Amino acid sequence: MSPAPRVRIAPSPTGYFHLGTGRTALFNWLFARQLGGQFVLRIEDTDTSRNRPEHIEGILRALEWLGLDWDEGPFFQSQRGDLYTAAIQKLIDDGAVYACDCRPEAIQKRAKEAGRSGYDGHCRDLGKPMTVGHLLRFRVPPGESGFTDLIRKDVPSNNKDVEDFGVRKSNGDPLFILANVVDDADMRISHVIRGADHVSNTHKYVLLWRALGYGPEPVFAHLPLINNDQGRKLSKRKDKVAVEDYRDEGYLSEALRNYLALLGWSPGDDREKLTVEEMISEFRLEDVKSAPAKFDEKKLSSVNKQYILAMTPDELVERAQAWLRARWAPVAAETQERARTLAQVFTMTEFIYRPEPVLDAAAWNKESKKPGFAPSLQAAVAAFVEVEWDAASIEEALTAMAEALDVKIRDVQSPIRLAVMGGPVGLPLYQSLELLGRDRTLARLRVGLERLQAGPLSV
RNA sequence: GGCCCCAUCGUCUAGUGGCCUAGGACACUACCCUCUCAAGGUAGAGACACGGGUUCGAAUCCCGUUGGGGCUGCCA
Repeated sequence: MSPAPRVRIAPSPTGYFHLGTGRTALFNWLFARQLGGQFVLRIEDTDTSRNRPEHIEGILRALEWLGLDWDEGPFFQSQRGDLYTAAIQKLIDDGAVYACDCRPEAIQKRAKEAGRSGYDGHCRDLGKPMTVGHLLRFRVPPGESGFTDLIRKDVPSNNKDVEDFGVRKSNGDPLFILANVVDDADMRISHVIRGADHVSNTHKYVLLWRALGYGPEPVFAHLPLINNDQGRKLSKRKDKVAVEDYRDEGYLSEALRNYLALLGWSPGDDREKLTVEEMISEFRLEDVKSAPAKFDEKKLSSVNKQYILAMTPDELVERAQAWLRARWAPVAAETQERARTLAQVFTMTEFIYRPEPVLDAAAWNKESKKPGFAPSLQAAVAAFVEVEWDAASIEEALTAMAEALDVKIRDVQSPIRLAVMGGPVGLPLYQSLELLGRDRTLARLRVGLERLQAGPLSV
């Protein structure tokens, strides 16, 4: 009997927890739980320029919400620099890497002219100094870099199709692939279960693994991608990809988890509503399909409905209450100053937890006739795409907007308030927008602009 | 362009050579139930991308074509 597996989920703190990451985490977790293995959480935050500490909290909460508890970690790559430095030093000592200072444009140009992809090894034998200031590239040896994949059978590869990839940035920081391999070795990861978008990285991974002398490689499993209804990969801009968005809209974590499990996997019969226990005992990596799946929110909502239906009324009250509490607790103090009754507490905060704001038709008709209305909304859309998303920055942006449009700040505020919050009065705008989030705010502003075309509303 | 991958109803899937006149679920249509809406019930429409093989027999195996996707960053 093989030893208990060690698997990991290695998200990077980019600001939200991707649905695909959620599914990857789930499959890793199911695999570990079934076989009594360990599920390790590692935060891949080597990119110091993008690193945002506050985003880490989001990762932990999303994982907890989905009920995926980890056994070790969170580990942070940003705190493990010595390991990477040592590994890079070994590569340098072994002559496995070389320095490169080609410009990206030049690399692309040469690749295009040569009719191939990636880097062409231009600096391979130029003996440039391997000091900080130069990118360090791995000298891909001749041979094969195939690997075992539990889902897409064995993946072959000829090294001539693998470019000399970078392992250390010119600023001295390790690159993803290096840190990834070093950590998997250090954490004794036995199975690398990740998205299919990583297959080409995996060839580089095994090459690096061997060069570092780590012994037997892990087994790989590349999960099919989750695509949007266009069949393209889910995009942050166009699609709702964050796990927390679904949570905030009132999907139950067990329903989302159940639905995600069924994307690429099935228990082999007609059952669709599965308990975690059933998933744990029946899940098989080998049964995961290798074809990508489209994410269908209609189906998700149907699964969600099934879970709601299965509750007792008391349970439903509990769950709905907890959900609501989490939604409006952040504005509780602001609400307190304004609400005269408990009922008002809810009407004042509706804009947060409803999918659409409840529009005050009379106020809308009155305000939207003003000439500054549409320009304000348009300017807000333009400004909000760029701005840092916190109350102070939003205030700053609106002040600048008002100046640019040469109007008072309240004249740009009220169209925005109406479009986003639904009415002319209510909680302070900047905090409300911050809380609502950039995406939902922008969506509502755009809806508002469309609604203008339709003319006055019936009161 | 280069490298790689994928291919069953609109969508998620069952199916691993005969049990398939291809099953389920979502969505859709009709009817029943019903104060509305849900929920539930019944019925319906709806797929093996195409072309060649292999085989007594192919959704299942092989080849090609077509279509789709991923990767192609000093991001991860």
